Amino acid sequence: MSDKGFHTISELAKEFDVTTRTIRFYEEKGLIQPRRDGQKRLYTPADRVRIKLILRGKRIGLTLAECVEVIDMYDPDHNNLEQLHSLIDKVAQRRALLIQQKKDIDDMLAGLDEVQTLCEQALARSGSASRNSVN
Amino acid sequence: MSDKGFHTISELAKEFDVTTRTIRFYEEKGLIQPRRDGQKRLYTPADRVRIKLILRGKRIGLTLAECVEVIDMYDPDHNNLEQLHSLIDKVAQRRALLIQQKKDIDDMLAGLDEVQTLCEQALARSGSASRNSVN
DNA sequence: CAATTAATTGACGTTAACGTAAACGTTAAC
DNA sequence: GTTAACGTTTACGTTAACGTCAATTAATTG
Repeated sequence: MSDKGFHTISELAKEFDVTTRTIRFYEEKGLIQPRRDGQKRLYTPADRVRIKLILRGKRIGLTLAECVEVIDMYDPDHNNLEQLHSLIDKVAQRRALLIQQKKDIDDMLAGLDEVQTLCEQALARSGSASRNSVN
Repeated sequence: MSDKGFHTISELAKEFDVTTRTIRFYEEKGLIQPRRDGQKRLYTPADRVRIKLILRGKRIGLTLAECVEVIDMYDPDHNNLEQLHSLIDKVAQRRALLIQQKKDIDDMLAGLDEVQTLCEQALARSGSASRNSVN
């Protein structure tokens, strides 16, 4: 289908379970810049990876702008010293945010453990109660 | 200030670093139901905890509706069997989501490590380069 | 007691992230 | 050759989560 390792928009939409509109929207916002075959968009593996990174960011609650920030950290367009230092700062900040998020998640997971325990206890009681009522 | 262990809206707003508008908004949406002293809202410690849980949820990208879902798991209003089973299901689903999020975060953290390493290498190079140019 | 200061209600505004619909072009198959 | 299937552009619609502003009331303080 897509000959030289390119992907079509609907392939990617299917793979990542988003609509084509969404992918075009990311392009509108400058998050990806696919090649063109006449009218049609052609997505390189690199484009695919960017979409993957965007969706991963979204899953942990980043805005598209924040996704861009994170993705931009990867590319080697940061030659001068100032940019390097500011990038290091950004990395540190982002790391702190992510660690806070992990803590929040762990807290929630602990909460879920409690809830589950309570549920199971309640079930056990109602189970023995019904067994009793059967006797 | 707040006599019998109640909090005022501005106390909580300050504590959690949100606006009073935000707290009232959560009330509008039914997320909290503070007492009243005439006009004024009075927040119990339980209200405070709910706000805390809401904000924790938001930090990991939950919508307000999802926050409610999670918070509702805590309260013991689920007496009958069907509800218990559906609650257990929900706990399992939520757990899976949270685990996926942790994975996403770990992936991102690994990415940040790479970026940081690259930055530091680039800095080291430019550092020795400038030292050379000084000599 | 007059003047801030804090709180409330109501209404409208705003931004992000898409959804939806219309109207059109392209190509592949029958 | 026309009917699908897929893709494109343009444009308006929508929802969530607040912000902002105006008018009003209540409480406090010099």
